[in-house]
Amino acid sequence: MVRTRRGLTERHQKIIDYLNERMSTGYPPSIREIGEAVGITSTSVVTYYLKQLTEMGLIERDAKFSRAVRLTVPINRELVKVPILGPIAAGEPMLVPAPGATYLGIGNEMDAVDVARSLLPSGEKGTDLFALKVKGDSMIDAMINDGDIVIMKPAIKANNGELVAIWLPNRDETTLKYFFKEKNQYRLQPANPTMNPIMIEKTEPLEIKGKVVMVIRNVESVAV
Amino acid sequence: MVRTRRGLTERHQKIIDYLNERMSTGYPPSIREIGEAVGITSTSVVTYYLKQLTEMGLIERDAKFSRAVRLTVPINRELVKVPILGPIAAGEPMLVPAPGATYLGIGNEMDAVDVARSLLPSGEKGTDLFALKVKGDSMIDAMINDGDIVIMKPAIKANNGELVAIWLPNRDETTLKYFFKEKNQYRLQPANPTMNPIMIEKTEPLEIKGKVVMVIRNVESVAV
DNA sequence: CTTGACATAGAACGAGTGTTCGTATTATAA
DNA sequence: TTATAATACGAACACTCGTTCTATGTCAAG
Repeated sequence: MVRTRRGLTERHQKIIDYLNERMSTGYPPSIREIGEAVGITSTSVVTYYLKQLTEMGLIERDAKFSRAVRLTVPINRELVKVPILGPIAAGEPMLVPAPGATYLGIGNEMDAVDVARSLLPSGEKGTDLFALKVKGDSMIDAMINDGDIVIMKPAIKANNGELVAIWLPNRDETTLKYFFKEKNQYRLQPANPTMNPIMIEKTEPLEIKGKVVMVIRNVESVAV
Repeated sequence: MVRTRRGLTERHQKIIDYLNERMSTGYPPSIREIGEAVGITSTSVVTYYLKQLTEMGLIERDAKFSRAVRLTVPINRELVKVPILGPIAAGEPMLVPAPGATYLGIGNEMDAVDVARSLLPSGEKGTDLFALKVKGDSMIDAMINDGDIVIMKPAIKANNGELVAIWLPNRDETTLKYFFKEKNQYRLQPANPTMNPIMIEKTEPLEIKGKVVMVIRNVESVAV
């Protein structure tokens, strides 16, 4: 009988999950412990599945050594690598990720910023976040400095009160503002409470590109 | 012969270092591997030292299982836990850590913010950093919002151009400003380039409390 | 109905591995 | 000088552990 299905079976997935779970103990399981956890009574069947997982590139083993099994790319519980797509400045259309792009398993070759998961909103997986680096003083009304890193989620719509990145094609301008829908127009409210909002007629083109999740500022001395 | 010395010997330290080093392989070493790495030829001597490290609380072992040795508090290579001492607001003296305090091995009971090491300046160990949470709109001249988290290093002096936290007792005010020494006075320059500096006579009391290293802003919707 | 691929199982084996025991050396305290 | 504790060592042993081998079951394709 030829099984046409490829990929992970339930048994494979249970083994992967158990290896993940065991990371908190500080040492990997033995072949027998994997078998006990997953419901396989024979060490040769465990070895059979580990061989397949190795061939799929999901785990690595050092032959003959005890407990020498590890996930090829351990799930990083504590950090999310958010790709930095490039700069953001007021006078330029802003960069957004390709639709559907995710950045699981980002390598070191892409510019990225590490964000502790504990800083993200509860439930946020972080796989669709992206970052832009602010260039120039044009975002000071958003309380954002030259050099700050803005972390966003892609979006084309916003709810009232959300801080969003907006491209205004008629003004050739990218801006970060709190967004409000009013009767006949949109109100774009600066984060700086001493500054006045921009009112945009609903007939004027306005493209929401992303929602701001977080801003990170590395503070350096200013030149003297 | 009674050795009065307590604490780690060179052999202990080498074992700790080797356990750290082995973390990148994905599975701990065996007793024999530890012996080979550290220059101990007998498995019973390795066990002798592991017993002492266990008694000192530096490692944990699960008896009888292979490779069941782990550091009690693994060095976290990726994250620094920075304690949040409390709020910072303009009208209040600011909180600073007790002199000499470090926060190695912070537990979960203290409020803290996780910062990726890759975001810190090169060479920064992070053990003396502390964080304060901004309360109110009084820091907007520093481009810092209500709710932002300001991460600092304790300091009582500053170089020109550094962003520092300053307590002005005569004005009953904490402020965050770029600091410059001038001929007869100090210039405290807001981060917002459209705002004017404060000039402080050198006869007026001015206390530098810390240097700002980083600012983190979690962006939430504003109330509607 | 037969065949072959896939999956499952247990037993045996040898190597890996941790513990225990007996012995030796060194150095300090009594 | 002697006694004791700390440190060091190797051998032996028992257990853990991974691999290999053989056997069996299931099921789709031919």
